[in-house]
Amino acid sequence: MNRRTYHRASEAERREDLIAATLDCIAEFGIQGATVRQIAMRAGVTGGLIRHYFAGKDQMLQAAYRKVMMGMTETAIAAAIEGETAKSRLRRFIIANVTPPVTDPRTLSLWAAFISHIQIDPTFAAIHRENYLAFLEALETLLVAFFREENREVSKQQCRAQTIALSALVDGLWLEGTLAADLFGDRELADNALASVEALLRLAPGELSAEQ
Amino acid sequence: MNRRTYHRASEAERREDLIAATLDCIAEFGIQGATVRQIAMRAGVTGGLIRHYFAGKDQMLQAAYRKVMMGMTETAIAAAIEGETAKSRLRRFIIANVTPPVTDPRTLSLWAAFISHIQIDPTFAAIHRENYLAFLEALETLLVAFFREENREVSKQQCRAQTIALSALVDGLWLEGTLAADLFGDRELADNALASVEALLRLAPGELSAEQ
DNA sequence: GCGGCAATTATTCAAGCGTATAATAAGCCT
DNA sequence: AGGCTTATTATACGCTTGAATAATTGCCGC
Repeated sequence: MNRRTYHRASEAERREDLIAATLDCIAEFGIQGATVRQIAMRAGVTGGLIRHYFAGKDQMLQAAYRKVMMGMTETAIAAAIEGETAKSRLRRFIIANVTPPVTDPRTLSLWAAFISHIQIDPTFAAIHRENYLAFLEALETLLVAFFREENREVSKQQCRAQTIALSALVDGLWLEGTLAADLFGDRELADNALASVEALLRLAPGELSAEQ
Repeated sequence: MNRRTYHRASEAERREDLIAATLDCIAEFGIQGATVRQIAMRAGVTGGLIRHYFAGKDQMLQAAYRKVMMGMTETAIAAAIEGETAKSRLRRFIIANVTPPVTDPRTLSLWAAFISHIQIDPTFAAIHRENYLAFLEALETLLVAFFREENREVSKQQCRAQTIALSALVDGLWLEGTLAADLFGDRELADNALASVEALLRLAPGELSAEQ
């Protein structure tokens, strides 16, 4: 019998490949089209292998969800820490969230597909909650540092409220900018984001957006 | 042969029932669980009938998407026109978008499920675009009327930019408030929304949120 | 009250689904 | 170099899927 030749990969490598293939299939065919066979084909293996690395299809989907969300948050945080001042870090964080690769139709499709499962499967809800809180905390940390740098006194409640508003604005612009990218010019969205954050924080226009 | 008795309904009535059943199934089981048979059972008919009213399952899904989006936008617009002044109408529109029944887990699940198909099926993209533009236009109309009422001169570009920012904020708060409803107090989200809109429009604190 | 139209049901079909199990070969260890 | 482990393939199973077709029956107009 002619069996196809194959390569024995490490567990980490295979899982990575399978997760990547899962995301490819969801983005391309929707969550209904992300079948075990399609995913396996995309990963260059046969279907049975999936059950060797994951307890079932659902567990693989959950791992894929974690991967997407980690990627998004970490990209924004990575962009932020490049800044030298707290103001610059906040600025970079905002911009990163409304700029590729975060604003990417594929990423948005994946995000939406998983969001739609939050009310169905508690595991997905937990993954979302975890990442939402992490995002909120990252943003609040940047915000507090910025206020301190500016010698501005802000109550804890007000800080939290502003973090939530900023988060909402950023998420909303991310959505709009990704779903209607053709309606916005190159820097239009980032400029709008910075101007809006200035307004939300009651800063003077240009205080945040002006490069150094 | 014992066939089940049935009721011959009008076309409008049947389509409505089938669409409602479709949304029920998507919300409850996810888009993968919204099968022809499940939907038919939920609607109290047999599967074959679906193909009598829709060219196929996809067309029914599209009709269902239209229904969801119409419901969301119209709820907010309906709340707005109850206001007596432009300021009150803007205020009511904002609040409606971050308050039940718009902030509803079921609605969000449905919305997300359809959003995830935008990149796959151009028909879904068209439905989204149409409703997004309608929402934007409704918001911009309210905003322009408010500026006029306040005798405030705002350039066309600035008005558009602020509409987009407001839209982003509202959408983002809608997302947060629905996905993490347990983290927010009863009026916390609406209060935050109003305060944030005040800030975005560079109004004095309380100018919009104060009743009357 | 009954004839006929068409809305609805019932049944069938091929394809594809996720999973389980057994056979196989890749490649490390000695 | 050759045996052993186990990652991987191959195949089969029972169900479910969306769609097509044929049979039926509710009900409107006469």
